[in-house]
Amino acid sequence: MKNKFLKEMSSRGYLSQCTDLNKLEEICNKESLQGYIGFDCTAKSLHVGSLLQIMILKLMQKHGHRPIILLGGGTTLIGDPSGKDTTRKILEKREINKNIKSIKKVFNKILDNTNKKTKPIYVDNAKWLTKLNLIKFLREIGVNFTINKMLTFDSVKLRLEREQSLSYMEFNYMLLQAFDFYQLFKTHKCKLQIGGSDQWGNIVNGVELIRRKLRKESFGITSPLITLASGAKMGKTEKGAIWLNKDLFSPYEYWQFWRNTDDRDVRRFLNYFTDIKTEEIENICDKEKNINKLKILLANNATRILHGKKASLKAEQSAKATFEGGGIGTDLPEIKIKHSDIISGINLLDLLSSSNITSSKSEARRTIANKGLKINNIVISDDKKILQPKDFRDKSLKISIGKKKHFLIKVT
RNA sequence: GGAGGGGUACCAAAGCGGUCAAAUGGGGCGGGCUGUAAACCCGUUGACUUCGGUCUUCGAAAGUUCGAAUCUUUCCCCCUCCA
Repeated sequence: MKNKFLKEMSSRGYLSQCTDLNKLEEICNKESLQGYIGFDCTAKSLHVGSLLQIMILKLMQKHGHRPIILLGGGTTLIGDPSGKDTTRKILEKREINKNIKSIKKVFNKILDNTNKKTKPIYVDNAKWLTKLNLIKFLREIGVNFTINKMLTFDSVKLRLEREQSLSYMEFNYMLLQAFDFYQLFKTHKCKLQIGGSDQWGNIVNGVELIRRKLRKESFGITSPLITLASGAKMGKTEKGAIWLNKDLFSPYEYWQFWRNTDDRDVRRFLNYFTDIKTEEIENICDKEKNINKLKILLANNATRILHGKKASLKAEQSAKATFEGGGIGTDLPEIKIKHSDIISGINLLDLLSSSNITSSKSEARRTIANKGLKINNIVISDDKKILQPKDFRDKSLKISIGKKKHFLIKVT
């Protein structure tokens, strides 16, 4: 492979399938492309499950191509059935617009906005999709698709095989996504669509539609589905999603997430989620025998890319203080309480549940009974404990649940 | 529209008049071992509690009964087959 962009795509493990790799390489060598990735706007933030796609956009910029970020305000109104067992919640446009605004913040942080040539373009497919006229759409676009073929796509097939219903609304999703690509091809000269491997069908449909309607060539690339060594999908854990937005998931928590990577995933993730050169990663991994050092490297880099150098350093120092020193990190999640509340003493159980450290008082009791709760590193066994001013040092106190969750209670 | 099967906790799945806050497995949480890893072992897993209990929960509502996840009726939803 001669093209630098595609070469790095491949060496980092971003490349799963391509509609025509040789042809695409030729074009990449000649011109700088516009390529798009579509993102779902069902939540206020994207989670790490989408991070790989964003890293790909970043890589495009590095090699002189311009990313187009399609925030699917229109398609989110329908809901992509790919990889979903059930119909998802249908959102209202107002809520989606709020989500779009919030999601954009992450792109602004990770991507480069300074280079005019590669500055990202944001588009919202609501702009064209909501204006479509059904009859016109069916005649112009719908004729190009056969049900016979649509039924063979995984997004549809799997649902049907699993005997789960698929509404007609969702069934149309792939046409809309194909239409998006067609639209971007016409308006932005966008020749490339990238997506997760579950998007293959949708992407191919777009390529085909462009060929049929415009007799022009376009390309599709998919990235592999990232799974953890444990077999779980990347992004959502039982505890909740690993959000990219700062207000939902703090830099400290984000750093911790990477720090806790499974041994078996570290090398792969360094390639996926940092901008360290591939050869360098190989080098470091071969030399460094202490895997924990590599995890810290991963955490630092991944956090820096999203939250900046300062935040990443702070998170690292906090982790060091908390885990290695047994002390108190300054960047721990903080819970503030009023001085007046503490003067008369505050019930520990009340504090734990009202601050959402535990989801209920029963859970707090259980944790205490299981020796899981520590205050300033001392195991608490009395679930009726009342916190008093003398328990605080420098107006603060550390509450730990288990070995990894730490909170700073601050008196204000 | 007709016939049948089904809806139980985070998920899967047992229970089919009292001993059911509901077996079992997975997941989660906590502890042990360790390296903030994996594997393994142990505990725990509705809420509130003065730790005696109290309250809410087995698709929804109404009923039978001293007593219902379990029986009856109506309704809602899902699946399979037929039209």
